[in-house]
Formats: sequence, C-alpha cells, structure tokens
Amino acid sequence: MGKTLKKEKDGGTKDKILHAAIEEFVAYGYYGARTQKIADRAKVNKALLHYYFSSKEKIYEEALKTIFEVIMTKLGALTNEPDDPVEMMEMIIDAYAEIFQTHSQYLKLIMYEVIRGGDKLAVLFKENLLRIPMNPINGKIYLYFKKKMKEGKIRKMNIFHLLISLIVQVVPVYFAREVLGDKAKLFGISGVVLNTFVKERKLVTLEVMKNGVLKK
Amino acid sequence: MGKTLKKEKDGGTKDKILHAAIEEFVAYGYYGARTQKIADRAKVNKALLHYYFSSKEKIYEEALKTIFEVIMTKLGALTNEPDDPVEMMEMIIDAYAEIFQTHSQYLKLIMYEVIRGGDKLAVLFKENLLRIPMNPINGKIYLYFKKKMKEGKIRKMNIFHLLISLIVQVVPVYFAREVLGDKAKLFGISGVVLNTFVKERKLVTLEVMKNGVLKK
DNA sequence: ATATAGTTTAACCATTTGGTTAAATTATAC
DNA sequence: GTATAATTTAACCAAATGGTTAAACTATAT
Repeated sequence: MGKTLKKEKDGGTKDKILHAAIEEFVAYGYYGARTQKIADRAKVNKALLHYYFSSKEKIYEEALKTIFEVIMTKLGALTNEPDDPVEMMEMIIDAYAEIFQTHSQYLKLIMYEVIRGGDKLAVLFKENLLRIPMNPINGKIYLYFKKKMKEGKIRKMNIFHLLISLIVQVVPVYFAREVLGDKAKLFGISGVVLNTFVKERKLVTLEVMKNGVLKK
Repeated sequence: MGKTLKKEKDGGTKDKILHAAIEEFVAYGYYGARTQKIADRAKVNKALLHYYFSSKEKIYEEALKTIFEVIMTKLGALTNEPDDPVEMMEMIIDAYAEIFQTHSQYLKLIMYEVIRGGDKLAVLFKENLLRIPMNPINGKIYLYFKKKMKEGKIRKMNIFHLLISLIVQVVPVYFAREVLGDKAKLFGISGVVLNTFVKERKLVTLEVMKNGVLKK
C-alpha cells in the first residue's frame, strides 16, 4: 500500500521533512546541520527522518535533487526566441534574477555543494544533461546563440564563453546581495543603494555584452 | 618571556597548527573540521590547539586572517600603471590567476565563509578597507580606472561595475577548475581541454571588456 | 468490529566531539 | 646546578550526535 490519502492530500510528512532539511542545510551546510534540528523544523520526531530517508546523507541528496528540479524547471520555461540576441540575453538574466529572488537560499546550498567538491551535483548534472538549456546537444539557449552566430549577428566565439560571460556578470551580485546584503551597512551602503546597484548590473551587463559580443 | 629561540627559528608550533587548520577547514568547512584532525595534521597533541588558540572558532578566525593577508599582499603588489587600460585589466586578471594558481584552496575557504554569511570576512574587510586596491578612497586600481575614465579612454560608468565585470568573468572559472576540475571527465572534458578553456577565458574576457567598456 | 499496514513516538545507544587538567618534559635565566 | 617558565602530553569529561527499536497510534481493508 502506497501513501495514504491523508498524506497525498496535504503533501505529506516526507515533504515537510525535506523542506525543513533544505532550510537547515542552507543555514549550516551538511556537517553543521543537525538531524534533531531538522526534525524540530519539520515538527516531527527525529526517528521519522530515518523512516522516510535512510540517513542524513540521503536527506541531503534528496534536498539537492529538489533544488535542482526547481531551477531546471524555471530555466526550462525559457521558450521564446527573439530575433534580437540582446533581448535573449535579457530574458536569461531575468530568468536567473527571478530564480534567485524567489529561491535565494537555494544558490547558497548549491555553492556549498560546489565547494564540497560537487560530487552530488555532478551526478545530478550528468543524469539531467539534456534538460539543461545550455547543453550543446539539444539545449535551446545554446542552439539559439549558435544560430545567431551563423547568421552573423554575433562574433565567432565559443558559445560557452558567451554564456559564462553573460551569467557570471549578474549571478554573483544577486548571490552576494542575498548572502552578504546585511554586511553592506558596515561599509555605509544602504539597502536602497545596494538594490540600485544590482539593478544597474543588469543594464551594464547587457551594455558590455552588446558592445563586447555582437557584431557591428 | 616570549617565544623561545627554538620556536622563533622553525616558525613555531603555532604556525604548524594554523596551516594544518587551514587544510582541514578548506576540506571540511568550520563545522566539518575536527580538532583532533587538525592536531593530527600538525602532528601535535590536541590540547596544544587550546594552549595557543582559545577555541576552534579562534583557530578559524586566525586561519581566515592568514589567508586574507596572503591575498592582500599579492593584490597590493600590483603597482604598474600602463597607459593602456586593457593592459591594466590583463595585469589584474594575471594577478588573480596567480593567486588562485598558487593558493587555490584559499578561495574555497573564502567562498565557504561567504556562504556562512561572511561575518568574519566583513570584519576583516572593514579593518583593512584602505589596503584593498579597489577601495574608492585610495585604492590604486580604482583610482587608475577613474583617471582613465576622465581621460576619455573608458565609457562613463560606475567603476565598481567595470571591476566586477572584469573579475567575475575570470575568477569563477579558475575557482570551478580547481574545485570541480576532476568532475569534468564525467562530461567528456579532458584536463587539457579544460585548461585550454580557462586560458581562452582570459582572452575572451579582455576582448569583451575591450569592446564592451573602452571608448572608441 | 477486527486485522493489518503505515506512521509516529519516547527512550535509548555507541560513538564522537570540543575542551580541560595534572603531570611530565624541555627551554631558559641566573 | 637549580629554579622557573613555556611547552607538551595522556587521560579524562560532559554534551552532542546520528541512528535504532519496541511500542503506541492512526489509517485502511474486509
């Protein structure tokens, strides 16, 4: 017998535990997270963690999987293909901005896992390679810029360099604002100034990429 | 009575512990690092950790301080001021590349601390603000680009945006190679290909910045 | 109403952990 | 040679930790 109707209906204790785990891992990382704290956040007995997941490590893997799903779903929703490559770049920036606005804590856990060596992320990426819109085989975004390059609208270059240059000019700033935003006050930078700076980043990035990548 | 001659001469047990601690913190983060493991790495009795440093947290703070010093010293060594801004950008990229080549593990711990909220880094930055070459008060790099902007060689823009656009196009790739380099093989990317890609990054970055930032 | 399956809990366990201390050892000062 | 200070160690400690289990509770099937 599978899940009871009761559990199906309200999303289940397992999901509660999983989201509580995400919160705890985001805050303290794998080693710093405490199983009792996860249970506390989920308002369940600690033994339940091991009932639904076999171990702390399993919970961590499922947590990463959940985050990965959310991000892939959002990025995969990019379907429009504007004629103007700058417009496409803007859409990509907006997609990332929206992800890190809505799920800002997720990036923390991803970066944490990267720092740990990315074993689990590598597995996820490998298993889901063809879902990543930047993959060179069937990734919509990759193929879009390849086409634009063929049309002579973009300089000849490795498309990965283009994508990296685009994304890294924006993502770290969104990330830094989220993670270090409260530290800005130490340096006399108000929240308003910081938000303005982040907004400017998008414009500067598009400008740099427009001049730096497009053919004239 | 201060340190004995013996201790002064060979750099001391305290330094041995500190460097062992850096290794352990880099590998496992603050929560994952074990004091017994630090003692093992330093080949000393665990009690000595608390003899020289009052607590694990203190060791961690000293470790970050040590890393911060190394990076500030290297960045501070940038003194040349070439007439061509692209040349200056290249020097900056090379400086970062050299830091992450020589002390690649340091960036891991810095990123780890950023993810933790950066409390300790914020204090370090605040205490050493005027030593950071990008600080707007007396930072050589900041003032250099300000001057070039005045000379009309660079478009009018927030210099921080310029510096961020420059640095983030390169640093994450050096970082990723270091941290995830061994994962590349999972995706059919050899070490040679990866290193070539990283080298190309510098060229692409300079090209993007040259076209995207300089005035024509 | 009863049997069975799934879920949940209180209590427990062995191990790990950061930190401490008295004693021993080594270095230094005189 | 001796007294003192610094350094180092083995042994220890209380608390925390991930994980387990028997029993109780709830949901479902008949």
